[in-house]
Amino acid sequence: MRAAPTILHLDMDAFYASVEQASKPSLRGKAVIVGGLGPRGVVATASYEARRFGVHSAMPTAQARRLCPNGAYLIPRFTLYRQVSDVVMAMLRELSPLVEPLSLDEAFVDLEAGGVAFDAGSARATGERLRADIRAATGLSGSVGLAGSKMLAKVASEEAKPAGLLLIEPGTERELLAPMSVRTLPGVGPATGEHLRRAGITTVGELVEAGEDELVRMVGRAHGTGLYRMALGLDDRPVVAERDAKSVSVEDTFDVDLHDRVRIRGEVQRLADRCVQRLRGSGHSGRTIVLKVRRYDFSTLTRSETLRGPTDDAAVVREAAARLLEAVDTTGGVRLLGVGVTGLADYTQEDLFAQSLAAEAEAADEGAGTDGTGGTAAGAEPDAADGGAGAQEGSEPPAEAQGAPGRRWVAGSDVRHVLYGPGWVQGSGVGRVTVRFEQPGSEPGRVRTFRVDDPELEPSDPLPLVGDTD
DNA sequence: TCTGGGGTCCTCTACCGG
DNA sequence: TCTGCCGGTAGAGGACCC
Repeated sequence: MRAAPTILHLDMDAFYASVEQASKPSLRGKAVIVGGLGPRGVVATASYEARRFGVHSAMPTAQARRLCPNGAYLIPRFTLYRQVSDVVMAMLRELSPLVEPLSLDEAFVDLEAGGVAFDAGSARATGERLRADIRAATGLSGSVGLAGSKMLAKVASEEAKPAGLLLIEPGTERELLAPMSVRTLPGVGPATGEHLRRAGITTVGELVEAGEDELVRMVGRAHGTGLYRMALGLDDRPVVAERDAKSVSVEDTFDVDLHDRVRIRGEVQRLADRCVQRLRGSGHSGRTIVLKVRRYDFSTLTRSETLRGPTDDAAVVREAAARLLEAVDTTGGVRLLGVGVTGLADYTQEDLFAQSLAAEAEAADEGAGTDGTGGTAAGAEPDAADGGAGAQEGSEPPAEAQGAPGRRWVAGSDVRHVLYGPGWVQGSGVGRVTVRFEQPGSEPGRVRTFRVDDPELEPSDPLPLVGDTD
């Protein structure tokens, strides 16, 4: 019944910050904080140097600046991170067809399914080789956990951090887990942790002592039984390669609370459009429209409406979102708005079109056409000047916006100068832009300042972190 | 000077129909 | 005919994860 330790969990160390350090040699060994830089931004990743100052992810960026005023603060560049992630994930897929990515920087691999490891010895060797290969291909370090289950493999990689490998031998799980904090277990966050603490339970060992019935009584059936099994080191969840998306959503936190109802309506329309764009991009349509409103006091409410059938029509989603908004009191102001679609179906536009044709043919008098796109509501949004809290995928400033007339040079972005070559924007203001000229693999470069409209300075794509390996 | 964005899963409640 | 029970579905909210 003791499973061989052939589930591998890879966790890249301080991924976003490490990528930035790799692509900007002058930041190596320095405190680097990647996240939203607006007044309401939060830290996505802090380098280990920054963590020494107490900075950690999910912390408000403003607080991080107080703790670490001399750190380098950068907005995330998801396109670059995804490129690096693709390289890493491809290496994992060489080990096994069963790879379950959890995010850009984390994944489970079933080594046994890949036939590369059936015992502790070969699993460890595979893990060590993987770490070395990742470093060679990307210049980055990752931590590897090996165990007989997903939960334990994840615990192992966490223990191995940074830049290590830990294998949990079968039979040692309970002993290893017992002294650990309950927060180590997946599914135990701040709320459950506090709940358990009030009951005098702070370690995994105490969780086992409490017993299943007691845990079920405290945190509910599903959670309680799951928690008890995890505490015993039991976890038979398989590594799942492909997961179907269940919802698509977009949301924006505003630098300043919105009060004007007309403006709020406009933002909801804009979000609905963005949501539909994403929905279509993923080849889905959806049936339930969800509006999310976070008020000035951080209280959050959602309102949803289920349609008769799935849609990917922007006008339909806009109308549903607008109807939902009408039922929400926004006096006092809103800090966040979101629009989402759930109840996804794999319908493409063509399918829907075919469906509606069929429906029309069947019931000629029913009509019910939703094809009127009705023009764009609230006028065209300028959109670009969103220097705000958005630290998320898709909120990257488009490269061409930086090179446009009256150009904005976003700190951290890549540029190229006709004379000095590749570099990155260290800062800009009062008509000047400061560029550090260096690239992955180079020595730390020197800084030069230009006029923002210097014709010899151009935005550019990120360079590979490691020179051509061919 | 509070607290992002994109998700998943679970629970509770209300309602409907058999 | 009334009532209770049960299952299914929606809607809302909370907790958690990266």
